[in-house]
Amino acid sequence: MTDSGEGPAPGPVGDLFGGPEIGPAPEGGWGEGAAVAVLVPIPVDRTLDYLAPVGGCAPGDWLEVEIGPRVMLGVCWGPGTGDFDRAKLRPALRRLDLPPVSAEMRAFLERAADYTLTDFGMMARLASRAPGLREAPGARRALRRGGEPPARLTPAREKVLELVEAEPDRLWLPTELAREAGVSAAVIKGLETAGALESLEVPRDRPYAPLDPAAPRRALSEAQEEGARAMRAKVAAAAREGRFSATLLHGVTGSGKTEVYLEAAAECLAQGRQALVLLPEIALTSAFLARFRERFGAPPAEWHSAASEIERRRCWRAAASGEAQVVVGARSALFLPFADLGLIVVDEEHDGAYKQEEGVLYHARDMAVLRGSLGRAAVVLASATPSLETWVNAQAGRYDRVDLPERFGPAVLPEIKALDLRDCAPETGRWISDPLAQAVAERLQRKEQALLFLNRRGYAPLTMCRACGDPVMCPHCDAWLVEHRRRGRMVCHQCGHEAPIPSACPSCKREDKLALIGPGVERLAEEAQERFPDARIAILSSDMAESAAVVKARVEAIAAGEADLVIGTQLVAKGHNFPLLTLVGVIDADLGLRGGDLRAGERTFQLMRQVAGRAGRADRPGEALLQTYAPDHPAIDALLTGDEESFLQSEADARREAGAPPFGRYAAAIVSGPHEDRVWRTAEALARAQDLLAPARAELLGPAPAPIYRVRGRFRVRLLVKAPRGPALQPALRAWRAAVRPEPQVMVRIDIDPQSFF
DNA sequence: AGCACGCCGACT
DNA sequence: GTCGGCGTGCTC
Repeated sequence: MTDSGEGPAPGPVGDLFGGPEIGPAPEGGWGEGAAVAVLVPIPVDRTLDYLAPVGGCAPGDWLEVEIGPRVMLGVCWGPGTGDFDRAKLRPALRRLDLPPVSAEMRAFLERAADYTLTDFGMMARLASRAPGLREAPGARRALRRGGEPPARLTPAREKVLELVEAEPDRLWLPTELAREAGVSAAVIKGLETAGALESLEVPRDRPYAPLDPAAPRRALSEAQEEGARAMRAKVAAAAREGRFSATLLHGVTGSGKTEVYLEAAAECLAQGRQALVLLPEIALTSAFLARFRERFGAPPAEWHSAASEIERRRCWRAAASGEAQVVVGARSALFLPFADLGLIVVDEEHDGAYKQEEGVLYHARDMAVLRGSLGRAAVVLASATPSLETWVNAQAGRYDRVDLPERFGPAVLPEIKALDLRDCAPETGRWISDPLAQAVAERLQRKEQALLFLNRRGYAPLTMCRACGDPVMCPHCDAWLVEHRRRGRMVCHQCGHEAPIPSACPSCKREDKLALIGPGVERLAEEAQERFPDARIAILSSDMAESAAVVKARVEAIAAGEADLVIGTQLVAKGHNFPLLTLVGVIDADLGLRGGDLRAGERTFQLMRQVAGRAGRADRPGEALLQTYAPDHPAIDALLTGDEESFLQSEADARREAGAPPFGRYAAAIVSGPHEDRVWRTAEALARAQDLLAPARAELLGPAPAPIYRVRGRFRVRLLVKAPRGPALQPALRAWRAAVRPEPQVMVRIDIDPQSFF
C-alpha cells in the first residue's frame, strides 16, 4: 500500500462543475490517483476500490463515484484493498463538500451491517438517504409560476399549473412538483421552456432556530425531578468521560417521561452535543412538538418520510454539520451522520414500529444501543410497558433503570377489572355481555364517553359455507377473506387482495349457504347501535379513512365529543388522548393470546394497558372492563393486579424453559419458490446441514422441515436458528447458506429476526 | 439496487 | 419466425 503514505494533493481545487472550492484532504488522507476503498450504496458486502479524486480524500469523505452506468454517493473507507486489478480502477469523480462521516459513525455502520447480516454497501445507502446531497449546499434549482400561460394545454400541464396557481408564492423543486402533480419530469421541463414556470436558484437551507436549554420550564414533580437528575448525570458522564450508558426510563402513562427525557436533552445541549429523539409514529408528533417547543422555545429538526425533500435535506445537512441540536425522527433517523451525538432517546421503546421489516432489516431500538455504545453517548429507552428484552437487560444490570412511579398531576390510573365470560357470555351472535352493556348505558346516561375495543377490522373475520364447511380463502395466501360490509368487499388482511362479496360458496357453488362467523368492528357497531339506539356511534379503524390527515381529523373530532360511543381497533390505543372517555370495554381480551406467538402475552399486556389508559383523564377516575375467558392467564392477571414486574419475570422464565431463551438471537432462513417440492427439499437439506452452524454454537429451532405456507403464490419455509452473539455467527450462517446449492428457482435468504435481539 | 444478458412461451 | 417474461450475475 505505497499510496497510503502520500499526503493529500495541494488544494484548493475547484470542482469540475463550477461548484464550491474544495479544500485539501485532511491529514491521513490519500492523494489524487491513490487506490482507496469506497463504501458504495449497492448490495455488495465489501468496499470497492477507486482512485482518489482530484484533491485527494481521507477516511469518511463523501465521494461521487461511477458505478456501472450510474453516478452515486460513496464514502471513503480506507486504503484500497488491492484485490482488484489496479489498471481497471475508475477514478472517483470528486470529493463532495459535505462533513466527513465520523469514525464512530463508520464503526457503527460496520457493526450494524455485521449484526443485521446486511450487505455492507447498503449501510452507505441508509446513511445517505437524503435528496440533493450531491448538489452544492447553497444552490438548488427551484420553480415557481412564470409569466406566460403555455400555448398548448394538455391535461398533465393543467394539473401542474393548478398546483402552482394554488400556492403562488411557493417554490417547488422540479421533482417535487412532478411527483405531486403526478406527471413526468418531461411535462415540467416543457412548461419551463414555454415560460409557464420560472426557474431560479433557491437560497441555502434555512438555519434552525437555536434551542435554549435554560428556557423557563414547567415545574416538575419530585419524582420527575429525581429522574431528570439521574438522566442529566448520564448525559454529562457521556460527554465528559465518554461513558456510554443505556437506561430504561419506566413510567406509567401520564407520569411525565417526556418531561424527564427532555431534561436529558437539555443537558446534552448544555454539553454542546447533539440529541436524537426517536418516536414510533409520525402521527404522534404534533403533541410532542408542542411540548418540545414549550421546553426549548423553538422546534427541533424533524426527520421522517412525510417531510418534504427540502426538509429532509436540510435536516441531514444540519445533523452532519452539527447545527441541528436536536433531531426528532422516525427509526431511520438513527442513520443520520451526526457530527457529535451525545444522547439517543427511544420513546415507546416497546413499539413494533421500530422494527424495519423491508429492505435492510433492523430494530431501531437495538441499533440505538449499538450506536450509543460506539459513539460514547447516553441511550434512554422510555416506555410505560417495556419490552421483555429491555426489561431483562435492565434486570441483568446491562441497562440502568429509572422509574417514575406515580401519575403526575390529578390524573388517575383507570381501574382494570375482568368480566369472566364463563359467567356472563352473551347469546350467540352477540358480543357485548350484560355487565358491559350496563356499564356503557351508565356512561351514556351521564353524558360521558365510552369505548368498545376490538382489534379486528371489517364485519366478520370468517365467512364459512354451511353446506360444505369450507372457509372463504384468499386465492393468493393462506388467510381468510374478511368481509368489509361498508365497502362491499372481501379483503385479505395479509396481502391486500380484494374481491366482491360472494353470494354463493366459492368452493361448492351452493347459494345462500355462507355464514358469517365472529365479530369485527363493523358488526360490533351494529350490535351497539341496536342496544343503544340513541347513542352517536363512531367506528375508528385504519381502513375507514383514506389518508393519515383524515384519520387524525376524525380522531380529534371524536375525542372532542362528536361521538358518545367509540368502536375502535388498535388505532385508538396510540397517541391521541380522549379527555371525555371514562369507560373502556375490551370485547375480546384473549384475542392476541391465541396462537403460538412467543410474544402473545407481552403484547397483550402492552396493548391492554395502553387501551385501558385511554380512560379517565384529569379528575375523572376511569374504568376498564376486559371480557375474557381466561382471567387467570398471566397477562390478564397482571393487568388486574398491576404487578408488571412479576409478569415480565414469569415471561422471561417461560421463554427460557421453552428452549427459546432471551439470551441469544435468531436468524431466520427463508426458503421460497414457486414449487412446493423444491422448496421442501432445500429446506430439508438446510436442516440436515445444521452442523455447519457449529462454529457459532448455533442450533436450528423446532422440527427440521418447518410448516410450509404460501405467500403470493410462492411457497415458503421459515427456519429459525438460535445463535449466541459473537464474531463466528455471520460466517457460519453464510457457510450454511452457501453449502446448500438451492434447487432451481428456489431462494434462500437468511435474515436476522430484528425483534429478537437480547 | 439497477441493469444487461440469456433462455423458453404467446403473438404480429 | 420474433417480443418479452424474469432468473442470474455484475458493478471497482
